[in-house]
Amino acid sequence: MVTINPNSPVDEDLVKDKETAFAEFIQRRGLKTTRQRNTIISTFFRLKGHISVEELLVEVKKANPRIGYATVYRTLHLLVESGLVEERRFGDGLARYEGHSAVEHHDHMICLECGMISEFYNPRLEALQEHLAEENNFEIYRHRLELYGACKDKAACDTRKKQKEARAQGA
Amino acid sequence: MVTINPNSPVDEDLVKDKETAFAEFIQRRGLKTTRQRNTIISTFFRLKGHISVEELLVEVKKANPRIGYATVYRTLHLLVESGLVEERRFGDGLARYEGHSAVEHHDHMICLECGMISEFYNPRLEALQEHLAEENNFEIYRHRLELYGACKDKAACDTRKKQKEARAQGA
DNA sequence: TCGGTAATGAAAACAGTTTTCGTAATCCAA
DNA sequence: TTGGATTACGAAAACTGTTTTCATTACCGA
Ligand SMILES: [Mn+2]
Ligand SMILES: [Mn+2]
Ligand SMILES: [Zn+2]
Ligand SMILES: [Zn+2]
Repeated sequence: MVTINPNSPVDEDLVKDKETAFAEFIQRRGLKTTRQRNTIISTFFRLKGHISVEELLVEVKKANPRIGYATVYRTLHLLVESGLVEERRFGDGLARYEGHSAVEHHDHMICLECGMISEFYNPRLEALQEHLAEENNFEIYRHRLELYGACKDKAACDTRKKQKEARAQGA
Repeated sequence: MVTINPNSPVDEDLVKDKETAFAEFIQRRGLKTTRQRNTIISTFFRLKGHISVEELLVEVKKANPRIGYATVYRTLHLLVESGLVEERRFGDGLARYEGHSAVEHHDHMICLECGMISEFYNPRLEALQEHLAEENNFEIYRHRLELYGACKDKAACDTRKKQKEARAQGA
């Protein structure tokens, strides 16, 4: 059970690894290295959590205001194709992206009050899914499990909720 | 484990129950009974599976070609609010709706080859989710679990795939 | 450095859905 | 039963998130 802490320091070594891996992917595909792509991925891998295109663009523009959202979309697609990033959709109508998480494959719990997203992984759950697929003569490629609900710790939840509202106001 | 059979006969009594329940919902909310809404819900509850707005509109127009998609959207929202229908999104970008299913709450297996959607329900899986939420001090309101993959029965899968392509061609 | 290829950014297009707005239908009170 | 406030309808416009287009610029191997 892991909740992302947006205030934890960036692991610079991990960021470098990701940047290198992406550069190799670009090479392998015969694509070109560009200033914009470097800015975008470097920005992306320094962010934590489940980042929307909008959120990423705002940060990217701080480094280079001339970068447009078409390039951000295109670069995110490349990141997904490279396997370094996964796309998520939690039902609010917009795509979110996550790179290095605390755990590799994982599922999500989403608080509908404060927006908190916790990640979890449980081998018994995974095994049970496999078992059910087997029973149904079905082969699983991937799955998504999302638990929607609310934090039981109302105080902490409310604090996060207010922080979020303040941030939305400021934007 | 239940796969919807689109050729099974319509349960007329069940359809009537749903129609009555919707009429009561409309009353309760102080809304008006209309020819269009009646046509739409009666058409919807006679269809099987996970129906897109487009699919429903096509059928509705057979009964009354003057009904537009705005009314179909609006009526589907009412059906969802009434609790008689659930909205699903399986990642192909469009909303699908399901009314009376073989099982009440259930999760889905989706074949990426032929589009087949199987429904399943497993109490151990549900209990395990509850247990994990408990551990994380989280209260679940609802969840979604979708297994994406492929049928192991390649012959049956291929037949469905071809039927689907033929239908798409004809439309 | 040249030249072919790939990438960029602004704007237009797109898909699914929601809203608007003028007209028509519903239904309750009189 | 009808008048009239209220709700619903349908066509079209608007909206949202995303993708594509197209003219221009940047990359990079020869
Ligand atoms: Mn995650
Ligand atoms: Mn279903
Ligand atoms: Zn919360
Ligand atoms: Zn299949």
